[in-house]
Amino acid sequence: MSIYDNLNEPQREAVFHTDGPLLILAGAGSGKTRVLTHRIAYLIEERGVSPWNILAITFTNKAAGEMRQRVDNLVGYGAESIWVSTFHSACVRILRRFIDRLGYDNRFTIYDTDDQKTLIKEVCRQTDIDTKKFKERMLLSVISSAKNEMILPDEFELNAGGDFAQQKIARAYREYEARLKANNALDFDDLLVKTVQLLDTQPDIRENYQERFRYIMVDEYQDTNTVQFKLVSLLAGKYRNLCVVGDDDQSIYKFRGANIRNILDFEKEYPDAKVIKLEQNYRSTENILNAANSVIRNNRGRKDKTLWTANGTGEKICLRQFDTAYDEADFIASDVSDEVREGAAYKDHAVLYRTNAQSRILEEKFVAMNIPYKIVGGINFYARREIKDILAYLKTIDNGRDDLAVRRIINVPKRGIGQTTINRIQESASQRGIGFYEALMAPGLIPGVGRSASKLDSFAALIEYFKGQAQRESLTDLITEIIEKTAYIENLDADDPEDAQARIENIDELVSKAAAYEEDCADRGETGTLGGFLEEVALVADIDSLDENQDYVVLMTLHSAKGLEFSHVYLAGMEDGLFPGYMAITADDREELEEERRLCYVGITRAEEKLTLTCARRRMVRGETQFNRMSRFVMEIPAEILDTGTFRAEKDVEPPARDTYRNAREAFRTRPFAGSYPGKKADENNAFSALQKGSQLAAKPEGGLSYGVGDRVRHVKFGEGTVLDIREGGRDYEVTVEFDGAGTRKMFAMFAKLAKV
DNA sequence: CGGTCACCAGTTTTT
DNA sequence: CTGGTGACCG
Repeated sequence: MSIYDNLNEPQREAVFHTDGPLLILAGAGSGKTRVLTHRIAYLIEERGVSPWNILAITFTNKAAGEMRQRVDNLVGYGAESIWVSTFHSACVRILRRFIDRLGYDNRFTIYDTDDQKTLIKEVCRQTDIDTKKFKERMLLSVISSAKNEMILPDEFELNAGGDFAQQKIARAYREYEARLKANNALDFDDLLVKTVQLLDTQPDIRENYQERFRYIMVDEYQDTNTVQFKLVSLLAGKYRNLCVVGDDDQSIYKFRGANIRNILDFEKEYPDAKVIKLEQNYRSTENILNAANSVIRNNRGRKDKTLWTANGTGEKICLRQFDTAYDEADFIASDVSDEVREGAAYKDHAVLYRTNAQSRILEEKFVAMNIPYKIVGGINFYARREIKDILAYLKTIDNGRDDLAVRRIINVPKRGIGQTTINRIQESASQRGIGFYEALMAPGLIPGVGRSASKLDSFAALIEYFKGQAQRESLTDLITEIIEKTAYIENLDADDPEDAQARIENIDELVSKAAAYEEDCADRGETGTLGGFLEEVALVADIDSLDENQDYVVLMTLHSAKGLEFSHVYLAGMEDGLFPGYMAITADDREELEEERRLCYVGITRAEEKLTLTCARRRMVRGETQFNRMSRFVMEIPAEILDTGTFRAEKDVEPPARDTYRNAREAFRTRPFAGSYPGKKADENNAFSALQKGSQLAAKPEGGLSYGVGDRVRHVKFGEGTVLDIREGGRDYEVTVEFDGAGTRKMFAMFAKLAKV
């Protein structure tokens, strides 16, 4: 009996097809990681491939760590020399060795989103760009897209032509790049771009890596962008042993430049590619899978595949609507609590939502009910102010050329060095073409700093002292010493005693992370370096901190949930306007809605045994109340696999003014979307106006229905039918309809959207 | 130079 | 409701 025996047929085929391009279309939960790890094992043990020649690329460190773990378990020996890493860390590794060929210092620092923002702000100030007209956010996103498409400033400017706005952006882009280089820094996109440039322009380096990585595997291929595609093509260019795994239905990072064409056109790019579909799902129950399939079916232009499972039918999908997000959170927390009382573990539960902002109310409830939870995402740990401060010290010590870091800490804690002084140093530095820190070392040469000179001297002396210490003591000791010598914690306390406690805890955690890093290095027989630590820290995502061994409920966005699975998943905030988001609904680009739908598909398929969908009728967004109808994605799930429970009767009656408002809004909202369903017929607008007229004539109380018992109605999915019964259930009406083609169904009027014929 | 007050703008999603 | 920014005063 071999380790390959418990793979199914297509899985085995994928494992054994080792040479030449291979595309594995792996539906959700179809065991793709299993295939990848077994494939690696097979390459090493059966095909005699050296582990050294294998590269496996994932998107997150967590995925990389898991894959490495599983490979270790399968392959007895030599697994540690396989490169299993994320795109970004693989690139950093290459760049640390060779980026000097592109005129950078190999000790470059990596800028995170925060740093990018600071930098672009500076650029705007200097190049007289009105940040009212060109938002920093927008500039950065344009620059990022350009980089993702490998468009450098020169080409960008060329493309701009006579367009004034584009020219302005081109100028910002150019200046931004210049500043990065001057600071010896790279942003996230640069890590990819520079690596591609390096491989593109330096034949010997390209050759070197092509020889090394004879077998390449890429996970989550549907989320690769153009640079990543280019990188992979370059690396695989010689041996063409490229195996990509992905699911076009789970492509959810278009906003970040992911190009779904990479996976859809793989066969065009590699005409000799073998294509294998993995369609058996091992994760979810039949009901969950059916829900997922019937949602994703509404998308066009996807690779045809149908997931099936040998698992049982399972429970129905639970659907609950609440008055407010508060009630929704209350329900979820109590439900988790109930299940845990019945023997489930907290960690079997995950709550997924569209936007990070939704986590707050949930968190409050979880705290109130004493349920252990972990929120993934939101503000990255390393983006917190106190952490960034300490890191800025470390960066300054490590690479004096990172102006941003120096400026961040020059007056933190307060040293009486103000904005004017900082500006004067900057000016003088720019004029002389030297770095900020370099200029600051000799304050005497800077005109106008006079009184501050001594303060600058002592700051420089402090940094220089730390630089010396960095050579002598361990990383953890260095950090501790920085905190002590700068009296950082004392100042924190003085500034705002409110948050001080939490911030101190964060700093403690940073120290333990540094200790863990050093220990890690020691295990591998290396000495942890300051640079190495900074690098690791720059490339972690919040999701990486998720720990399966801890018993807590996980709260996160749908995006973060990709690749994970839980026995019970709650999808919160299933409301039109929230999910799918307002932007996607109003956009005239069909693609945007389809991306949201894929996101929904990802969410549903995270569930193994039970799926609960919740939504609220009204919700506070930015201080004002929004009234949302149930998400259109919920409507796409067949009614017979939904358990809608009994909607609770109203405890508190809403003021009538609100109701009127809601009705008006809903009427308004219905109209633009009425025509957006596939298979719309020409006379549907007439049916719609009949509904409008009907509701006026019928003039029923409580928002009224436009049809009564015995009327003929039309349903978007089930077609025409006759109303058999209408019963009042809570706030909504339960309507029984005998459909001509789809049998008799009970449904809630509110989301059945029946129109009188 | 630094602190305080008032106003304004903003929200997907993240390596 | 937040966080960030800008103006004014001590």
